Amino acid sequence: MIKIGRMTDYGTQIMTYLARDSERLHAAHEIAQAVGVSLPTANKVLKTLARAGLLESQRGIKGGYLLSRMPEQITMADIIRALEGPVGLTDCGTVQQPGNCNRQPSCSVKTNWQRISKAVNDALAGVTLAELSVPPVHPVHITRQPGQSRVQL
Amino acid sequence: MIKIGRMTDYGTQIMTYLARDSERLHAAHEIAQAVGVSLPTANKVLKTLARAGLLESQRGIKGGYLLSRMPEQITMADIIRALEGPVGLTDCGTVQQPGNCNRQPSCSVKTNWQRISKAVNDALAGVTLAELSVPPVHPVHITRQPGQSRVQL
DNA sequence: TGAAATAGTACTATAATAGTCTTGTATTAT
DNA sequence: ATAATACAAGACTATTATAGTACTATTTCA
Repeated sequence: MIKIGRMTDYGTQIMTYLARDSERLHAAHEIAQAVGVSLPTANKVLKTLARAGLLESQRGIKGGYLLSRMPEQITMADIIRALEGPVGLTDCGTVQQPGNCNRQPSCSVKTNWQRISKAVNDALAGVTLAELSVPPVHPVHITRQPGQSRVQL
Repeated sequence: MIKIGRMTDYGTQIMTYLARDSERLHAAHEIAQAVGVSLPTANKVLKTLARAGLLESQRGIKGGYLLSRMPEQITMADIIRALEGPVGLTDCGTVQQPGNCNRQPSCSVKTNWQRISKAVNDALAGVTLAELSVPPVHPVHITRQPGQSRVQL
């Protein structure tokens, strides 16, 4: 299985929770309880998301966190990149930092991994937080070209 | 970064190497040398690929490995699934085994992860070994909008 | 000024992974 | 037949990455 860290899972749940009430400021302890993780863990994830610019934070006694953008403008690729680093499958071939392969410079596989990483990245960028935050009563349609059953690379 | 194991990287290189000369039988030590990994490691990967049905094996003094299908009929999703298990991003929400979440049964995130995993799976299933095995003499063109230095998310 | 909440960093226990080794089985050449 | 070669399968260990926690500093409001 292609793994993402558990922190990214938490982060997605947190972002989804905040998107459902995106105007108000939410304290960390409230978020932690809602999502079902310990407060220290929630703090860690929230800090990372805020540093990445996905959340705005307000300090002090009435502080808390808030989405920095509208849910329609935040994608799964943003969340994963914030918590996992650049979206890619291998060290060589991330979308944002192509290269750095310790093998022979003309490694034929490198280009391939970059293409594959881009395909995955595009797939993740096609899912917005707004789509995730609607309760899954009637399933959401993933945006895709008509008649395109498989993702074009 | 979304991580795949190093074994999957090796496996992809091995499959690509075999696809370039898909008629002949290739011994493990030959493959190991060509890809640049140790023989024990190559053996491990080859065994796994063979057990998954992606390779045919011939034992004995003139034995070796061979693609079980044509390169056009083997996709990255096959290779990753053989070496990493079912393609998915989290424990809950793999494409082939939806469910098994230890959280509340109506976890709203579960459905979302399943959708995201499917998008990634489709992307990987769209890349065939035949495409990967063409030598990158003239670099493959990565589709990107003009003037878009970074991938739009 | 004190209480409460976020910010940043560092540390440790746990878990997953990689890589190797050992033993066993099949095939072929001599 | 027999020995050499190559694949088969599983176990074991060192390494690495991750998760989770703790501690200190800074900001804000009553």
